[in-house]
Amino acid sequence: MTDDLRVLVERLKAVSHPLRLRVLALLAPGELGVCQVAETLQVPQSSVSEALKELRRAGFIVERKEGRWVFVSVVPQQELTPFLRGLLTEAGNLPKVLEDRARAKEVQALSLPSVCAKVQTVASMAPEAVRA
Amino acid sequence: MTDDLRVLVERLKAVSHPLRLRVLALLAPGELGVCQVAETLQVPQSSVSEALKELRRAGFIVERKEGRWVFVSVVPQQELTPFLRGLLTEAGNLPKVLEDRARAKEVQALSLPSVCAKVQTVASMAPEAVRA
DNA sequence: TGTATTTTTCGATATTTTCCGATATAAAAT
DNA sequence: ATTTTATATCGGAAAATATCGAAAAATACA
Repeated sequence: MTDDLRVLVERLKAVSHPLRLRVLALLAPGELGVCQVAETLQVPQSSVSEALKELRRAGFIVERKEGRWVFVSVVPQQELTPFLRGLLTEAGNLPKVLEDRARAKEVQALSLPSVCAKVQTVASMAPEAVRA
Repeated sequence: MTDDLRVLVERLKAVSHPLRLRVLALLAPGELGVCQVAETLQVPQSSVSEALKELRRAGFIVERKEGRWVFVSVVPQQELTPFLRGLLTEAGNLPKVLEDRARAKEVQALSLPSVCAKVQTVASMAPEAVRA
């Protein structure tokens, strides 16, 4: 019968997490590559990967592969559920999210290969910038 | 700086929980007494009380005292944030939530004192109906 | 093929959360 | 005042989740 409730709870859990919410909100304006996300948020790349896995499981984002890169983005407009639409509206006003988006713009100005290369190493030098 | 993000995450966590989400959705159509909620959902009264505490902390519900009873309800319309509004819309379609609401109607047909008295004892006899 | 590069999965530990009986508090009724 | 009744809080064991380095897997290109 009904574990629709459980499904909804799982989707809520997916965003009840500082990094995952940041990532989701970061993607709302448009797709980004995985390593661009890691560089923008200054978190270990593996953490971004796990966050993306959850967001994908919850049906909030989709991915597109291009060469050796993976680009992720929020699901298309018409697939936004009421709750997700509201959440993105609300998150889009948070100062931290706006900061993140500004930083993403700077990162996007760089060449993708250079950003990805940087991410490999930088993680080990940014030990506490991790938490939200 | 900004831990608006953390605040939003806390609010999401508050509803990322089967019982708390059920309680919130149950209250959407209108206020109920605490023991009516416990009886409707067939969970220990202490669990309902803790669920309500979290929902209050998150700013989703308000309480009203009348005599020895406490009635709880969702915050007024105009205070609904986009995310909460969307969530209630979405939850309001779930079969389990509709079931719960139907059961609440039956419970409301009984006298409040009798329901409250029942709740005191019934909890210990419903060991596994608790989850979701 | 082999090698370099990007992303995902795994493992181990630390932290947080859940759950509910027992008990405390508060407010009415006697 | 004492008792009853409704709700809140506490305790603490069990379960779930977070974290991130290390290793694996996947992909392009030489």
